[in-house]
Amino acid sequence: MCSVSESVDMDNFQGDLTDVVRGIGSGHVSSSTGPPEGPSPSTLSPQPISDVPSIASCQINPFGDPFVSMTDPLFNLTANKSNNSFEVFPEVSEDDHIKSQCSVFPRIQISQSNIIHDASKCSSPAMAVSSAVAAASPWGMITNSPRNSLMVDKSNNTSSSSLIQISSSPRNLGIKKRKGQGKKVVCIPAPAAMNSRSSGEVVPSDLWAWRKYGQKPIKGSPYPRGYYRCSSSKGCPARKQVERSRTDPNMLVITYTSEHNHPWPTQRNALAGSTRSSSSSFSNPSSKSSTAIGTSTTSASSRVSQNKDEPIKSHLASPSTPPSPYVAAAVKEEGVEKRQDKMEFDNDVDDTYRPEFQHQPEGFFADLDELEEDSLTMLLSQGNLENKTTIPDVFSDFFDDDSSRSL
DNA sequence: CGGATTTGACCAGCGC
DNA sequence: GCGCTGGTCAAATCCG
Repeated sequence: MCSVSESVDMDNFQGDLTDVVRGIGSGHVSSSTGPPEGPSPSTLSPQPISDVPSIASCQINPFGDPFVSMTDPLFNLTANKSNNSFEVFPEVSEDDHIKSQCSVFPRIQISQSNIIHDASKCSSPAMAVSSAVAAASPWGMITNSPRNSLMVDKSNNTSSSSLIQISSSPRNLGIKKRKGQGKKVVCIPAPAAMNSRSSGEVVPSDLWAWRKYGQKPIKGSPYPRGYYRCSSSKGCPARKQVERSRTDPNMLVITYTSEHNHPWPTQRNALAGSTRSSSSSFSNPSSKSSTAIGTSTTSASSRVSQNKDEPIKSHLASPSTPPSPYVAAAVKEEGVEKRQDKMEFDNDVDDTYRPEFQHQPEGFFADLDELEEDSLTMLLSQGNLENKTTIPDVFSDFFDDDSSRSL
């Protein structure tokens, strides 16, 4: 997956981020392809590895766990409807990524039918939780932070290492750090450019609205770096940088900087982008817009009226149930511990910060809808739960609350 | 016409 | 202090 020979035509990749973005955001990406990136602002629970239970209880929210949604997707979890499984793409730090280690992480397929079982066999709590989470959550979710989290001791648990890759060294990623800025680096597989565009970039979509404000060639990298800022809310300091890995063009390195200072965009808001992204990307591949980050580029109008607009109806939409298609896999956070408070999602998460799932009528999210109905529903619905799978108690409440609401 | 993207210019941080 | 490089700004341009 990550192994792309150097023979790859760089020209085709250079400055091709938009394509990926649109591809993903517009749903052109196959269901098994990389998912949009998760929202950035979140961070991971500072709890130690051993403190899995707390993580589970706090962050596991198959449909709307702010933690899942808000956290950078360390794992890309996509639905593979054909075999009723989810594919988890562990993300790696750019550091690792740069070392061409992305290929080290295999695409993990989690079968709904056995994941729980596997989880039970995990030797480490972290693994168990990870598996459990993945199993319990349609979107799956495994989180970690440089300091704590689901660190997997490879020496003791080789099997887990294949599932979770955690970067341990917050080395400089080559991205200049500014004072007081915490950064999270996410490495995700970049779907091949679906829509060619001269300067298109490929940016995985997430539920936030981003607006591109710059692009620069990066020394040492054949690929330019795109700069995006959150357009969901005026004055939001959230930013993100998207660039292809210099070592593996199939991988996107997304660096999040700063946090959103506002609630998740409303569905309408997220959809927006709409003006260009949705319409153009869905129906007119040649069109210029990219709506950068995916489906969610927001038009000014939507930004202004996002709270006024009637949310687009979606069974997935729920302030408390933002089913994120992404699964946190591995986030590398540099510096800053300020986010610890937010990391502890469940504990004191500010509801206002809860992501609100934006329904995507088409493409990727549409698939998610289907996915959810096809298999997730089975997995999550109470009725099915009793017959088809076992969900840890820790998830029970969640399902009771959210599954009924969402499904 | 409004909004997003592109892209050259400018600014700031960092290393020498 | 200077130069390099990255990050941001903003005018021009594009698109629906």
